[in-house]
Amino acid sequence: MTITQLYYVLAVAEHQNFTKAAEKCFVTQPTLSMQIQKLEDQLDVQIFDRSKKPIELTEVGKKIVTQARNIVNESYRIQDIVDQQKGFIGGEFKLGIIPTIMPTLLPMFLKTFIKRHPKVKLKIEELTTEEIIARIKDGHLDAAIAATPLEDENIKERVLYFEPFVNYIPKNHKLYGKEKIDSTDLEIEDMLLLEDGHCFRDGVINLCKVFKDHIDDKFQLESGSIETLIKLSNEGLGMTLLPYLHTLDIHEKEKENLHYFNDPPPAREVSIIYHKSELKMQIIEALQDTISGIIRGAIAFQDVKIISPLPK
Amino acid sequence: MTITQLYYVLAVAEHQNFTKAAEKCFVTQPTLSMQIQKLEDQLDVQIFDRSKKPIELTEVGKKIVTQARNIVNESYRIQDIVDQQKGFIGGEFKLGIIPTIMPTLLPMFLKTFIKRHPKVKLKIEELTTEEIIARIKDGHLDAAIAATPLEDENIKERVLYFEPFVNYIPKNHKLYGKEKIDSTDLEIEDMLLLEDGHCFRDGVINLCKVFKDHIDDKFQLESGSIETLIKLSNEGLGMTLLPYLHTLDIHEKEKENLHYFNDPPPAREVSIIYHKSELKMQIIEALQDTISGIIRGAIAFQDVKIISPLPK
DNA sequence: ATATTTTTATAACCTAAATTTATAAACATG
DNA sequence: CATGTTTATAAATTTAGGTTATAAAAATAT
Repeated sequence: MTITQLYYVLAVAEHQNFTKAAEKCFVTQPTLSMQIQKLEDQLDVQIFDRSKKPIELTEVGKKIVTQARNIVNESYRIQDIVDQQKGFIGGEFKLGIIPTIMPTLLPMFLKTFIKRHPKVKLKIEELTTEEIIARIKDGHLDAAIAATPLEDENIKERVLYFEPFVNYIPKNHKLYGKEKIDSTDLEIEDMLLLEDGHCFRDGVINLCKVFKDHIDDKFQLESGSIETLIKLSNEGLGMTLLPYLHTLDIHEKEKENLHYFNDPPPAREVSIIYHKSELKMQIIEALQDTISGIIRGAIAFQDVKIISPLPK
Repeated sequence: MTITQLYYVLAVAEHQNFTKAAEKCFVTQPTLSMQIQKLEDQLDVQIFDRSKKPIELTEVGKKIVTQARNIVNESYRIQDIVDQQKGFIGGEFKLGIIPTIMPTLLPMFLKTFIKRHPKVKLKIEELTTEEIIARIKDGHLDAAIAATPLEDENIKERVLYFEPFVNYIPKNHKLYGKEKIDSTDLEIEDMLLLEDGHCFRDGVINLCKVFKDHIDDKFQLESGSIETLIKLSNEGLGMTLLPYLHTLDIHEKEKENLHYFNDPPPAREVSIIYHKSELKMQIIEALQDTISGIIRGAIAFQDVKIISPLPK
């Protein structure tokens, strides 16, 4: 069994056609036929059902393809390791970003980064913290941007910036009259929260110092996006908290509803996180440099009180 | 880059010696020299520092080895998928067993297992829990039988049985007169223990609720086998604890020294443990079935109090 | 149906790569 | 400095991967 054979299997599985797959692999069709037959002989199992047109995978074939993809992808990482050693900044890079950071941060740094490092092919995916941690561990993500600290010994963190929370309080709310808010003013009962699974939700709950168990039944009003939260709040359904960067591009009229915290404001720590193996570290550092440089101009709070993003 | 080349790299990295590594791979030494050189040329990087004696990995080399191990292990899974599909239970299987389980459990299930699954080539090794965990993680063991729970997120456990502790109290001992022993009766000071590194030792220490640090100086009398422990105890050097299965085949005369615990008796949890990747799962399940079936007739305690095998 | 095109398998051949044997060079050790 | 050990190199051999040519099978068009 060779990596090449597995690669051929992937190509045929994808194109469902030996001839087209051969072209994609830059070899002739008999090469694929023979190599795949050889692999099937060695394993003594049919990977493809050639009676079906177009060709289909057998049941075992599907499992083999999944594993073959794994192996082929992992083999690419050997070259990545060498690139890193040589300080070569390029190649594919898979970055995860949590939903409450994505829409505000990405537009700020993406253009600058791809201009500065044109050889890097960024693939960005929006994922929850939980998904991000799993994918960093299994190697499907090279790095991610998330709220920290995560206290996971397999994952390293480099702080990019601290982002204070800002109160968004609609006019009918009892706290609206108060200019500056103290964290002790907050009551979890009339706070709009993101749906379960978002670490920003957990951060807010931690800020209110309520155990997660206690609030579950009291709250059904939950949303997946901060934009929706603002709209629900405008409808008088309660106050909410916004990450600072989100307050920069809300409508003029809605800005009247922003109430800042007393110093030091509660804040979330936003970091670039990656596997402790430090694969593709040169690209991670390039991202860190670009983002930190840009954020330095946008956020200028001195002292903040960091809130944990972890549940409970 | 081929899987074979990566496998050669792993062998040299492990043995720190081309000649020995070549033997383990069943090829000649020049094969390794040339293939590894070729890989180094293609990647344009040194994997090994040949100036050091014995040979060492370079910094990149270490990272490459980690990834190579990944790839080679994942490649084994292809054959595993085929075996599972065919319901084939066979091939080499490396099983580790801790010393305090080996002599009693192995004779009970080995004959039945090899009769039931003649195509499996079992390679059994006696190892401490610590060694077992390391070897399951680096792929040198397929599974092991040990006291659990281990609380290691890379290792999965399936409980085989609960084995109560039984007091072995020589005639001169102050507790000899007591028919049934309570765990609060135990005093670590006159208890004979296995030498350091055995999880059964740690289990007993946990049962006596003493911190490990406190007893180190008080005790030099330590043995590596339970047989020796019994003999030392007969000499009047103190009482000891035996795992239940060990009490089944001691001499008639010595059985008088056995004193059972009050219900529920303290017990160790014995499990078959394996890597979370679940390679060769069909053989693991075959082992589990055989052992559980046999033990069901030998141990019939209802309620037990499980003692942790972990130190401290 | 039959011819034509498309697709996969097989055969013969070629080339490149993996491996072996033999040997040289480098290194450590007594 | 001689000796044993270890790694590298060279030449020869075997094996594996690849190509071209072609046959067989299947799908499509006539």
